[in-house]
Amino acid sequence: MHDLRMVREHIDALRAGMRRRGALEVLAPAIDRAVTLDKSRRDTIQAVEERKAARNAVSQQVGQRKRAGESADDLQQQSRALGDEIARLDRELAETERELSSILLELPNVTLDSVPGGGEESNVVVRTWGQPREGVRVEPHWEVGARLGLIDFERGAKISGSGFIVFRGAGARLVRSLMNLMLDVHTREHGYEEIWVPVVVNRASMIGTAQLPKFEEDMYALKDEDAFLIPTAEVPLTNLYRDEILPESELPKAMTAYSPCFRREAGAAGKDTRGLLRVHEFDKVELVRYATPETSGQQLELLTAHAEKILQLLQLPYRVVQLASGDTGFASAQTYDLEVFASGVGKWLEVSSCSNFTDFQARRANIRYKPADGGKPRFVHTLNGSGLAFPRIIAALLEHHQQPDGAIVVPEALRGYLGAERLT
RNA sequence: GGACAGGUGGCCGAGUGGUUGAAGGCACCGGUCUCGAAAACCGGCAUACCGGUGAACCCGGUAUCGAGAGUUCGAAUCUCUCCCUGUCCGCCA
Repeated sequence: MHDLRMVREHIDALRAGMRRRGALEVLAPAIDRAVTLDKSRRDTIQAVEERKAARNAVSQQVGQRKRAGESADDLQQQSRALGDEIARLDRELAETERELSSILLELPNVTLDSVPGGGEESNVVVRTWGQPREGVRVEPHWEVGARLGLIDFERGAKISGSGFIVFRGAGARLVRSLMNLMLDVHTREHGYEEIWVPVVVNRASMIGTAQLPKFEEDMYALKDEDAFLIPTAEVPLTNLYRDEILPESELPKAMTAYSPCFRREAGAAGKDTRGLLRVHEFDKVELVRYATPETSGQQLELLTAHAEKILQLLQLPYRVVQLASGDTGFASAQTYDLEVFASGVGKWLEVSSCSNFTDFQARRANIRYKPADGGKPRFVHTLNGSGLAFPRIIAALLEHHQQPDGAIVVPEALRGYLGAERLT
C-alpha cells in the first residue's frame, strides 16, 4: 500500500511507477479518483473536526452549568444539532475512506530505479551456476517418480483432486529430507530463527502481505470462518509482528519456516501442469527478513544468496533472473527469481522468488521499528524468498541426477537425511 | 460447546458519566549530586490523522482505554453484538 502522501505530493512518481509496470493505462482512472478522494477526505475531516471541537466546548459548559445547578437546555439543543451534523459528516467520511482505501489496496508497489523497465522479455539473467545437461535424453520426473514408486499421482487425484500429490516410500522420505536440510542450513549457517506457523490465517494477515484483496480467487477460503489456507509461509511469518513496533536493535530480523502451501491456481489450467510443475498443495521452506530502509537492498542480495546455497548443495544448475518491472509481483519493488534447469522437461523452473517489498507490506501490516537514535517509529522493509519450493526441486533432482541406467544419484548433502546414495 | 471472570499507555495497576491522554508504580531518557557508580531528588517519556508555508522544530485541533454499534448535551465509565484471554465443566488428536 502506498502512503497517502505519495498520492498527494508525488503523484507523478506514482504514475511513472505504474507506467514502468505497464499498468498505467488500467490504473490511471483509479489514481485520478484517489486524488479526488484524498482532497474530499481532508475537507470532510476539517469540517467534522471543527464541529467536534465546538461540541466538546459546549458539552463542557453544560457540565459547568449543571454543577452550578443551572439549566442548560439551550446549550444542549445546540450540542444536539452539532451532533446531527457530525453524524452526517462522519458517515460521509467513512464512505470516502472506504473507497480510498479500497483503491490504495489495489495499487501495486513501485519498483526500484535499478529494476529494468518492460515486461517479461526484459528480464535479465544476472548469473548462472552449474552446467545444464542438454542434448541427452532424460526421462521426465513424472515417469521416473512413477517408475521408482516415489510419487503416486493417480491416488493423489483420487483422494483430493488433480494437482494433489502423494509421495511414498523414498519419495516421502525425500520430502522430509529436503525440509530438514533446508531448515538446518538456514538456521545453523545463515542465522535464521526457526518458526513453526499455522497454515490457517485470518483476513487481516492476508491483506497485510497483499494476497488480498486483489487475489482472493487464488486462495483457499474456509467455509465457516473468514480465514484462509496460506499460499506461502510468507503470510504468517511476515505478519508475525503485525501492529508492533520493534527496537532497531532487533533488525535485521531473520525467520524461516517450513509449511505446506495452498494455491487454487485459478486461471492457470493447462499451463505447465504436467507432473509436479504446478500443483494445488506443495511444501516449501520460506525465508523472511525485516530490515531498515537503508539496508534492505543489501539484505535482498543476502537472502538470495541463502536460497542459492540450497541449490548449490543439491548440485542443481540454476540461474538468477532479475525481473523487469512489468514481471515483478504486485507487492514487490525488486525481485530475483531462481530458476533451476530440469533436463527432462527441458525448461528452467522457478523454484524461488526473492523480493524486497520495501515498506509496501509493512505499511499494510503496520510493522514498524523504533530507530536507535530515538526518532519516530518508521516502517520496516520486508523481504522474503523461497528457500526453496519442493516440487520443482524434486523434479529437477529426478531429472538432473538421473543416470543412464535410470537410477538417481542423491547429492552428497542429502544423503545423510535420506539414508541413501542412489534411488533405484 | 457450556458456566463464570476479565480485556486501560512498553509493563504492572487505579479509575466517580463531565478540564482523564488517562492517578500511582516500574522500565527508559536527560539533569543535579559523586572521583566514578548506586541511592536520592528534579524533569521528560504514546500513536495516528487534520490544520498552521513545502521540510525540521514547534503550535492548535480531532481521535484512540479489545473491535463495532447504541443511549446521552457529554462515554474508559451505561446498553447490545462480536473478538480475544483466564478458570472450571464437557468433548477431543
